[in-house]
Amino acid sequence: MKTIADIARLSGVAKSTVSRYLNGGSVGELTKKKIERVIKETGYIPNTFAQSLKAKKPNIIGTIVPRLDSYATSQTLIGIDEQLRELNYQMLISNTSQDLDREIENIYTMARQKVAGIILLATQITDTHIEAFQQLQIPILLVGQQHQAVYSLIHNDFEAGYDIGKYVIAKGHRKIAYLGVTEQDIAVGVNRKKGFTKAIQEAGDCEVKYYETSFKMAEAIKRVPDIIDKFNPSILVCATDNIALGALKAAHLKGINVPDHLSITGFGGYEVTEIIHPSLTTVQFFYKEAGQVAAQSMVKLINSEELAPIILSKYKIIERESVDNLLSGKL
Amino acid sequence: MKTIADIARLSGVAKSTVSRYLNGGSVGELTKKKIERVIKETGYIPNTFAQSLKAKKPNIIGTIVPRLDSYATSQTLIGIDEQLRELNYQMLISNTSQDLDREIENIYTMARQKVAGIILLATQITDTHIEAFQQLQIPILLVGQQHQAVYSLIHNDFEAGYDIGKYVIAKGHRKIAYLGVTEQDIAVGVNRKKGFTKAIQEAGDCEVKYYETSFKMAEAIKRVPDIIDKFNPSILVCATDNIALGALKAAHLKGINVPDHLSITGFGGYEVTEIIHPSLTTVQFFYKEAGQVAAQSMVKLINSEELAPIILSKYKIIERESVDNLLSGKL
DNA sequence: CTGAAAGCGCTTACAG
DNA sequence: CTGAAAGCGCTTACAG
Repeated sequence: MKTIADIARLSGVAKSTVSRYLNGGSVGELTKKKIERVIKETGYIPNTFAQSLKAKKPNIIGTIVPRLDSYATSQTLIGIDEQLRELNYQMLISNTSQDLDREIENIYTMARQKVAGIILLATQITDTHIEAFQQLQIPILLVGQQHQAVYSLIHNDFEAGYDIGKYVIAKGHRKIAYLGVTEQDIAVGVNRKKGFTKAIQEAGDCEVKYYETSFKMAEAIKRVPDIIDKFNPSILVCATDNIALGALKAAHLKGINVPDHLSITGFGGYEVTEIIHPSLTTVQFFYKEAGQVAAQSMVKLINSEELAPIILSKYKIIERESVDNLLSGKL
Repeated sequence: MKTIADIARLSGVAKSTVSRYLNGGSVGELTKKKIERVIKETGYIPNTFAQSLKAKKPNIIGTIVPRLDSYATSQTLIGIDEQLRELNYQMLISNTSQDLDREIENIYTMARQKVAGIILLATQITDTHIEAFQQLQIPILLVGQQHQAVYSLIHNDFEAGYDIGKYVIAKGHRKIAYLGVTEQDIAVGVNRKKGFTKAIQEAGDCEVKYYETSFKMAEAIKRVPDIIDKFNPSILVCATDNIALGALKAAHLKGINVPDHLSITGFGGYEVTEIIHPSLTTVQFFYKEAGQVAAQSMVKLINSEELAPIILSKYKIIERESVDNLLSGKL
């Protein structure tokens, strides 16, 4: 590998001159030509490590994700990437495969790589996280979860849960099964459910049962038949689209018509929910936009600009075919 | 930010001693204790740039992907990531958003960051690519596409196309619409189709029409109705699962029963293809495994070990509900 | 416009 | 076991 010294020697100038050429400083025409030629010939590529060692202004932002194979993650990542590129930052992605220890580890590794800041697509925030954040002293932005100790961008899970609750009630459903996830996940497991519960309580006179399942389709497919047999709700309100998709499959497998005999709703707004038959009524979150906002916010943080400690991302209920209107008076 | 010099000063030893402590060299018990304390107190984190500048043995491997929101990409990435971690390498992901210029640019950027090698989830290989590869002189591995100038890991598109062709024929289909993609994509656009065509030719006496669409579901949804109206095939052989999913949706929209009135097949083995109704008969590729093999191969390349220029990844036809057996004699 | 020199934060022989 | 010194490849005042 060639170094700047080689280029300098080969073109008969000083290293500083080559460096200036590289960084757009003032260099004479002839000198420029010579250096240009040598660089082309040798295929010289500057060593970023050496550059960063001096420059000291890192322009790379780390993003830590719990998994790569999720619509929410991909979309958020795309949003972050797009925006960061526009703001002249580079993104470094690190995957934890849903392993919290690895997550902590990755936070330290990224800090060691001198990222300008870390965007964490969070699932749970533990004390170890907070400790790491405090120790590191670099800008941290949580996406998807919130914590008072650090800046957060969240989807408005509570409101969204509340709205879907109201919606379901408005459609005449009174016997409702809510398929949630672990309460360790504050955003999905707690807030969505809380919002939903509030709507139900306001409505009064409902029979609701809460179930807990995982984020995996397969588990929903297994759980749902039993729920139907034992509780027989008119609707399944699922805390994620994946769960809803699993529920839909389970219903098909049991020969239950959706929405005529059973309604189903999801959360997320995954692309496939529109493609399937029946298409799924769900709460759409704007992951890509959230990613963009996350990127912008992170850059603000880096530049020590003002930023609200909690940023709320929007959502929208998408009415499709999977919910029956019990009040429509049809047969 | 603290440096190794600070730690040395604070613990009253030389920088070299701290460095040795950090890298597991021989250090006296007392010295060790002192340094340990200071590091804990200060929250010192070594600067990787400075480390890399000396060490010279990069352990980070770059992966360039055309898009983040695809099943194939995520799965491959997961496989690469897992395997790399096991082999003590780190993965750096860079997304090009299907922009070839950006792809080239990213190749150079990664080289500048001194990655040990680059895994490229390729779509098209142009002369500019080859030029970059030659210029860079670092190990490159193509995944998904092949090119004689560089090592490649590909899915066996030709064979897979051939097999699905045989399968379709075996089910009695003779009036077939093949929905392919641009021939600029050698793997998907050319090889799958070629394999399929070979099977058809061997069967003889078939009416086949070839159509070209994009990788987007939405476009398939738009194209398919017209194909049905004008050609009315008994089966739609789609070059990707996304196209098949779009076709399925289009059929639903038209009120056409799949598979009774129209059969559909895909390529890919995406998770949703199993969940939807009817579930989709498709060719499953093993993306995650391919990613693992890619990671292993890359490390071999880095260590200058032997490697076959073309590695074939496996596939499997998954029979599900979307294909009707015209020969079964049912009504 | 150009060059010599110092320094970024670390590691690694080499002495002791 | 420990330290002084050189060096990794670059950048950046500072002179000229």
